[in-house]
Amino acid sequence: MGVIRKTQSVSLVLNEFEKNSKAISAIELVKRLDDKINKTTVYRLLDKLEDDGLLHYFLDSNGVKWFAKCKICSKSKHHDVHPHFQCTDCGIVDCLEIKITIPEIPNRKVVNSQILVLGQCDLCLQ
Amino acid sequence: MGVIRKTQSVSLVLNEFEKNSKAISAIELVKRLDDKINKTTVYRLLDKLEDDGLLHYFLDSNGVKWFAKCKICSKSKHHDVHPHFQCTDCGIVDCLEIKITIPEIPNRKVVNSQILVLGQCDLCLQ
DNA sequence: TTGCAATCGCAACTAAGTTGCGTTTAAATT
DNA sequence: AATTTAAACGCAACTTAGTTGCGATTGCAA
Repeated sequence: MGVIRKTQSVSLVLNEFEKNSKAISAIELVKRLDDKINKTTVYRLLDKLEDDGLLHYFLDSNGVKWFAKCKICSKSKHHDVHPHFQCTDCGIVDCLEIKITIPEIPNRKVVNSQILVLGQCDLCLQ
Repeated sequence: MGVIRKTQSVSLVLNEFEKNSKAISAIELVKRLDDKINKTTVYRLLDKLEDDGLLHYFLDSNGVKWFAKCKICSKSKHHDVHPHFQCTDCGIVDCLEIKITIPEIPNRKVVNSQILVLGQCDLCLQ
């Protein structure tokens, strides 16, 4: 798969992610674009953009799917397997530019890890 | 809330977790007990047992809810905030008895973290 | 400008989990 | 042991995120 045509829907979706660097949940995006794009299309586009390496996704503590812009992903593979942060007060979600190393585990081969850090963001701390 | 009565349903659910030390997804548990307990009851019991500190739960990479026995949880608080492991080959999920430290993050207060490690389990490595 | 595969919208569907409510039951009380 | 009653239960209907099938539309290359 992958995005082939530069349709209006693609622009609308990508535009939402250009506004700022925060992540957006699929649910929220569907709502925001409700009067412009059908929800089926939104979900399909998110899948494609993720496939193309323009977006990456992850789940928050409620199992809700969030998407964010990729910074160093290629078309073939997501390179930026980084932790994500969710503010327990205001709910914003974004990417953490830190590396957390998973130690070796006896008798298992660690391939990947998904880390969600919960706490308070800079705005909510003030 | 909390488990008050020792009903047959409670025994049946807890019995599933006694069989071995692996985690069980809510979906799987509902299926296993389908002919004995109504799914509504299973979900309600899982909530209560979690509330009581007998079980804890977490989400896997698909957002599916898994439950496992607590080892050092009290009624008031889950103490064992540990990482969990899911085998990408056979799908088993269990608790990791290791501690992964989250570094300080500038301008944020880290309260909690949820870590899912993906890879191959001992059986699938052979 | 024409052809057509990619894209889209719509309606219907799937599946995990929840809610409301009337019935059953554990277990304390008499 | 019988009575009582709130906790626990089963059932049906509902909610909601996400998916599927399919016919209509559209980007874009020839």
